[in-house]
Amino acid sequence: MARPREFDRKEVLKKATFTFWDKGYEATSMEELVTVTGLNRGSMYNLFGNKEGLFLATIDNYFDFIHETFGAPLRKAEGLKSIKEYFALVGGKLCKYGRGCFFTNSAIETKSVPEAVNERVHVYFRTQHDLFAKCLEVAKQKGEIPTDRDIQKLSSYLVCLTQGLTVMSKLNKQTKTIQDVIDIALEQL
Amino acid sequence: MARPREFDRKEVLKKATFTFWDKGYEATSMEELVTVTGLNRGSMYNLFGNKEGLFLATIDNYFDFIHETFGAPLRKAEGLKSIKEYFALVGGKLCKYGRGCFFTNSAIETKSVPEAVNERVHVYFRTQHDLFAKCLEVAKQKGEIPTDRDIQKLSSYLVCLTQGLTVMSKLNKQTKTIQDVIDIALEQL
DNA sequence: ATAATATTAGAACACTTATTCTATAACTAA
DNA sequence: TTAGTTATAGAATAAGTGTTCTAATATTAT
Repeated sequence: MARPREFDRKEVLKKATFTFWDKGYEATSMEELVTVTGLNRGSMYNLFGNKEGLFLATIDNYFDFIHETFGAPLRKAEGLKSIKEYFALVGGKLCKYGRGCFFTNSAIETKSVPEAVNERVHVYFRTQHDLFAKCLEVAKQKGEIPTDRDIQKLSSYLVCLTQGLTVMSKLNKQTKTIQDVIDIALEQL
Repeated sequence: MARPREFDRKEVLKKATFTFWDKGYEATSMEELVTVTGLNRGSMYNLFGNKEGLFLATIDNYFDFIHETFGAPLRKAEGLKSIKEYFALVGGKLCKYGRGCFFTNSAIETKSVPEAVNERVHVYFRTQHDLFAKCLEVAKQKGEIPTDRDIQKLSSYLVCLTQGLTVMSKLNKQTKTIQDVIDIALEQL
């Protein structure tokens, strides 16, 4: 029938994700994406429709990555242990990549980014909030935190902490600072 | 001698600042800046040289604004009271404007922004860190916090908190959430 | 081999970008 | 008034943008 593809969609998406993650939506040109992926312009538009479609695909791709990598400890929901595990993971990876969080970056770029992206960003942070809440609920049952603590507020606090860390990781490449902040912030629980 | 200007430089800068603050460097066009300031294109380039120069001017303008508005309580350095006052101010204004922090936004856009901006962003956050440290030092002397607490780490924690709050304010317009997070975060001191 | 389909390389298009230029109008010190 | 200066309006430029199109090439089921 037809000539088979010479490229791997996942590989292309991965390269595009890193580029958008690094430079943002507006500052990344299709020209650069064509160069960095090594993919033909035509195939690009065939696969993803347009720049918006490609960006959405990379956001989804990043979501899957986050879900697997960082979501895992939180979904286990074993109380404070899970939360500490989560931040240990985040702290390590944030400094390693030095790109911050793709969702946080897109939240800041909210005015330029396609509307569908804003929706996904909201969903992501609500999901994160709920995962924290579930862990804290378990922690309460286990007696790891006092019963009178407000779980909704604490979850918002942890979301805020995560976002602050991602910004810091773009500013200050020192792993130690990030670790220090995490240590102090988690004393609060 | 010469024909006098029909515009007020400060007024022009203010309008440009809000535009860049809102949409970022890359996503704001000179066309839009000409429209929004009502200033002539030629006068624009006469005053600021080019887009980079104009952006730098708005960053400096914003720094002055921050220095006056938010720096005031911290420079008083009256211990925990100053820090609480600072976050009360920040919490209030962040939600009111809904644009986050111009420095944080530019930190995220670091790859597109002129290099001089990145330097200013670093200076700003280092300054903020030092102001926190000074307040905490006083707090220690006053016996408001234990003498064995690490002031450098606590300052980084407060910087992280500020950055987290600015991101949250772009995502979640509810003033209450911001206040809740501040309350919990400051219990830590 | 052939027909049918996909991928490719890159030219072409319409629009936007930052920036510069030109001509005109407005102002003021002398 | 006049000379000198500056602001203004907007045309002009050159490069970059996202996107589409065209032709040629590669592949495979029949």
